[in-house]
Amino acid sequence: MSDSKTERPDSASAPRGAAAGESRQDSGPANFVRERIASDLAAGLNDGRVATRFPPEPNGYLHIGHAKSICLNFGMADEFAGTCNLRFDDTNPEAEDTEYVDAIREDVRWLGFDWQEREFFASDYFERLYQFAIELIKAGKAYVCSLPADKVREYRGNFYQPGKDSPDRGRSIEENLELFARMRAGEFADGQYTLRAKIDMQSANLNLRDPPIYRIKRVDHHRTGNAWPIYPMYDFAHGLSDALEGITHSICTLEFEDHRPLYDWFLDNLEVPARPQQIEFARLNLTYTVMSKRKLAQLVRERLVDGWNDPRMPTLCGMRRRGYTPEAIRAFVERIGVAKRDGVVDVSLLEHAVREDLNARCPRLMGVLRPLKLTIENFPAGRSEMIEAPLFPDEPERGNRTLRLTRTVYVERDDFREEAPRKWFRLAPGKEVRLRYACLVTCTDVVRDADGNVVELLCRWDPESLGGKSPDGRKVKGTLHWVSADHAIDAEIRLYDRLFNVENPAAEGHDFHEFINPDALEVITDAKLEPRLGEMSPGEHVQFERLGYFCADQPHEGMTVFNRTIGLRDSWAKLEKKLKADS
RNA sequence: UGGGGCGUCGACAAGCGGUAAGUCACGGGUUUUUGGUACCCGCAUUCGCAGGUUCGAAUCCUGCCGCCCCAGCCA
Repeated sequence: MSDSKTERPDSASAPRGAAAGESRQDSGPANFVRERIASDLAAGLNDGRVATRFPPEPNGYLHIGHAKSICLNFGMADEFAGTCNLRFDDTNPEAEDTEYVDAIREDVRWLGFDWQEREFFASDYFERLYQFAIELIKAGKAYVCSLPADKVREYRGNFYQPGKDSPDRGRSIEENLELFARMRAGEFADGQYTLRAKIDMQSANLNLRDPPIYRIKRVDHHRTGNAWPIYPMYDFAHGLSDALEGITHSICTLEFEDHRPLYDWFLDNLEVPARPQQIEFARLNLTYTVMSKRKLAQLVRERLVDGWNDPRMPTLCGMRRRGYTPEAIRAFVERIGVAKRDGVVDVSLLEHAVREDLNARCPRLMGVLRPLKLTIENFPAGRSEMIEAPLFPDEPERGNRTLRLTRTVYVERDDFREEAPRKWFRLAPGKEVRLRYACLVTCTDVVRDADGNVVELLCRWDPESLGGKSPDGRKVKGTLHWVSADHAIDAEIRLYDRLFNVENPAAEGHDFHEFINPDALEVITDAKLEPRLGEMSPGEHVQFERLGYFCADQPHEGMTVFNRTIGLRDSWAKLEKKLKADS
């Protein structure tokens, strides 16, 4: 436990921000949660302690939306020298499973956060929560209700109609105690009884109309097995778990805003060891994807993707396989900020964050996705020129690898056009281009197959240009990536794109299925890569020059596999589009 | 016909009565053996609308309008 009563975030980070006086760059943009915590601290609340928690329900995998919550909760704890617990909110055994518990742990750790020994489960508190319920009954503030689900709904009323009291509302404390004990003992069938908080059936807030707090569910729990035939509801369990853990700031999403009076009611009416407060912020929405667990689970179940970790998924494990880095995700989350207005963040912000991170860390190598043979006619057949090329062109001191220039190489099919459009400075009949680090070649002829398709380019090189230099200073604007036909390795490349082709696939009045992008995955099985790429291990990041950032995956049928994380910005594509539009 | 929130550039988002930060996107340019990167420039006379208070309002008041959430024995 760190004792940091007087430690302010500013002073804590001051030594790092040497530049401008009071700047607090490293804590991210200002936000109301940080402000609240700071003012609570200033007011001397909670003995200067800050304790948060990240409370996932283990019924699905974590996604980028959770990352926002994780970064916020762990971030606030870090910043204020506090703690952040990992708590599994496992009060509904029907949907939950240890598979998810394990995956969640892995993802949080991967994102870069450490909850140390503070891993908890709401199910750890079942006995204590049960005692809290008894305390409520004894105070005349909870009762066992025999109304079936549909009747409860009916008695609850609606937005415009007040509710009606349950016929069991006046049940004696003794009888409530006995019935509740029998519920716990497993004497009743599912749904036969519920324990309800006795609050106010007239309340304008439906959550306060005697909400059920315990239901009978004779279902095995992934951790407590068959020890409990009754399980507490979220509203009851969550705030009390917070109190038991000494949480000071219970940060959750906007839809719980009108649960807050209920959250407070339990804390006010029970003898609790701490008094946490709930603070709500807007959950993350991203364009061109869906974020609800239900829809993600549906994509998996219906085999529209290859599982929770399919690189097209916005899940953390999917993004990891896609090649996203924790640093990129954290930078992204920092930039989008934290506020209460719900909106949709443009994916381009996320894409920018990955490019930025990958640009700084990736070695540059060459791979050809759609190979087109290029033969240098005036290059001797048996000759193999060794070329030292930098792995990090902007930082040559970080090392080289050797390239082999041979008479026949592969270039990208997209880099050749029989008819060069305006401003095209790649290959075309008669055009001279540079093969990166190798030499200048001029296309002299093309070879076609029986159907007239170009299957090979015939070129002549300028021997003086070895290394790619322009011997006489002549301008050669185009530089292409290439690999030696004699030395290249074969590889499978998976090209990923947005899972949906509209900004908001979850739009009302539509089924998201109609927006699934059929081209979100393209598999190329005949890519040619420079040999060094065959030595990378799964998870390694690399830039294929001029193409994008790729991440090595598990070999497939003995072949090297790379997943494309994100393409490079393509200003030619933009230019061409404009050119076409203009004409 | 109820309750709870929220409305600042195309998208996020600062702003907390003293005269609209930043990021992404977009447009233009410089450098470049990645049409990448980096760098430079431009991009809200206006803060949902209408009144009011004030020397002064995105910030305070009033009234409208719009959007989101709530009627699980889910979380």
